[in-house]
Amino acid sequence: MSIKRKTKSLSIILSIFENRDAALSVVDLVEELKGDMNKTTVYRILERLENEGTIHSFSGTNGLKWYAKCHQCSSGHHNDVHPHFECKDCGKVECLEVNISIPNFENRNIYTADILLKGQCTDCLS
Amino acid sequence: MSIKRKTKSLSIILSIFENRDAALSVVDLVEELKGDMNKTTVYRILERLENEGTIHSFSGTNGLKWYAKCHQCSSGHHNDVHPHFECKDCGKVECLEVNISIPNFENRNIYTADILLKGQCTDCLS
DNA sequence: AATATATTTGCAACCAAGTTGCATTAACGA
DNA sequence: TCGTTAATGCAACTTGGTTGCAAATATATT
Repeated sequence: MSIKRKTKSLSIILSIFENRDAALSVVDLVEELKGDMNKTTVYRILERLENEGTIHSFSGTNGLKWYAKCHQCSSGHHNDVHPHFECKDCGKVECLEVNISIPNFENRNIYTADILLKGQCTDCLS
Repeated sequence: MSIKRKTKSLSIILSIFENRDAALSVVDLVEELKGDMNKTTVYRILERLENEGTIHSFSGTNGLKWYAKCHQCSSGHHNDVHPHFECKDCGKVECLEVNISIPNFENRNIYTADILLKGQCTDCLS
């Protein structure tokens, strides 16, 4: 385990997640933080926060990496069975606090389930 | 719609999917077909077959693109609600012919659901 | 407060998946 | 067989993400 230091870059990223509820793509985050820190630093801090259980990552459309605040995740074990939702109109991505039930398979063990739902969000429904 | 010609490259790729039931990553396919055709051609033929409803694509770990034979898909409308399974041990990826039920959300419309399950396959369970 | 030491950061170079433009080749109908 | 047009190869490019290493910075110790 790496020792953690409360650096400036870390607090910037932390505060971004604290003030926002929707998920953030790494690409957007790197863009937003251009000027504040290097993209390598962004990637490394996100990785660290994920290991600590503060945020969790998942794949959006085209395999882009997204991160979102953890609500029920603890360090080491992420409670990953909630789906992620991506709005096809505005591009917003968010966690849905719903449990999707995955059936049991006789001849397989399922360890994780990544579920990406796409459609229209509340704002774009009108 | 593009006119379709039965070319050599096309039949090679078609026969690969006919003879195999598991899904194929584009990367593996490009590697396997090195010598037969260019990677650009592979990408283009896969795209075409997907548009025709012969195969369907989805994202695996790290956002890698995979393709699998369609069983219940028709041109234009893919019946996409079956999950894909990736074995964490041998790397095999396959379609599971099971329907995962997605709940309805009051304030959202869900159009598609991409579900990637990871675990151990039959062969790797022992 | 100054110093030592270990972690973070920036930078530049790199890697891999996937895309594009364009000239060449090959299907196929006439 | 020839002409048209789609399919292909190639090389260059784009983009998301990673790596190695030197420079900077946080923290403990004195």
